Amino acid sequence: MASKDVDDDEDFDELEEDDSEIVAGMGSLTLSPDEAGKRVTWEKEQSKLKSQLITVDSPDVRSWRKGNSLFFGLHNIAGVDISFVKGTQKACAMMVILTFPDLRVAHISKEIVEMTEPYIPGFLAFREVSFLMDRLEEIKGNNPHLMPQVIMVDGNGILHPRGLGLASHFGILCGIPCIGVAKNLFCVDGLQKSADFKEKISKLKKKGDSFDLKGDSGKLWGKAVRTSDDAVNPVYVSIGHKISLETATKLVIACSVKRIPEPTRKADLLSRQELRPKSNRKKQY
DNA sequence: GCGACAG
DNA sequence: ATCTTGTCGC
Repeated sequence: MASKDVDDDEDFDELEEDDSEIVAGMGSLTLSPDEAGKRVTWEKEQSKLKSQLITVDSPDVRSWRKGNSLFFGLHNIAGVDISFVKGTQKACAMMVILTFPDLRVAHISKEIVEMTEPYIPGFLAFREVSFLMDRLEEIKGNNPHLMPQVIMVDGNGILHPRGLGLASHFGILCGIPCIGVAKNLFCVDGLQKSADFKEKISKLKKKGDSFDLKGDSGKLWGKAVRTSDDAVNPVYVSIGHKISLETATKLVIACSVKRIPEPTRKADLLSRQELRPKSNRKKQY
């Protein structure tokens, strides 16, 4: 390609700087070549794990039932979350154990960590799951009697581009039933925050109201759930692992006081508090 | 081609 | 995720 087509009027762009940060159109935002490479590996990993996914109530979950009570044998729920310090890699990984049904904090397992992997939509688990596993192992080693019967995760389960969000990924790795609870809708399979979608949300009038998140393919990805009479915005519940969408939804509602169900809400509050100077801390509960 | 994108 | 004060309501 020569360059002497002089007289092409204007003096156009010579603007080709070092784009070490390539703008990839691989279905994501700006990715470096390094990150683009990880995706290939990570997608394979998600595919392998997905083959082990269980989307119905496991024997453990079914054993909680007694008579008309769906959660009679449930006494221990965990909530996990990771908070960060603004422009750093420093973060606090948190797993809180709550009693059920009273929802009191029974135990806290936390650790200040350095995040190494980047956040890439669709690959959140590769950034956070190892730190969550560490919290669980810590509890198993030091307080085995507090091991959670089910875990609520801040993020999606199967409501994910490849059907394997953080809640599912974590559930498969640890073997404990997990539920995905996201604050924002991950638009997959045609799901979108359209006017029609907002219309459905406006029809959720009270705590416990919900509607199915069914994609263009007909697949049921999860449910939009109003978790409080006060909170207009719903949360998006999806199967993580070893629990059905119906049971997961009922449990999320049973654990909700504010918009975010208590397990993940406490995990979020406490992990953030941990990253703040002691002097500026207030009682979160 | 353009816009969107859990935490 | 995080950046941030006031403000409306019980």
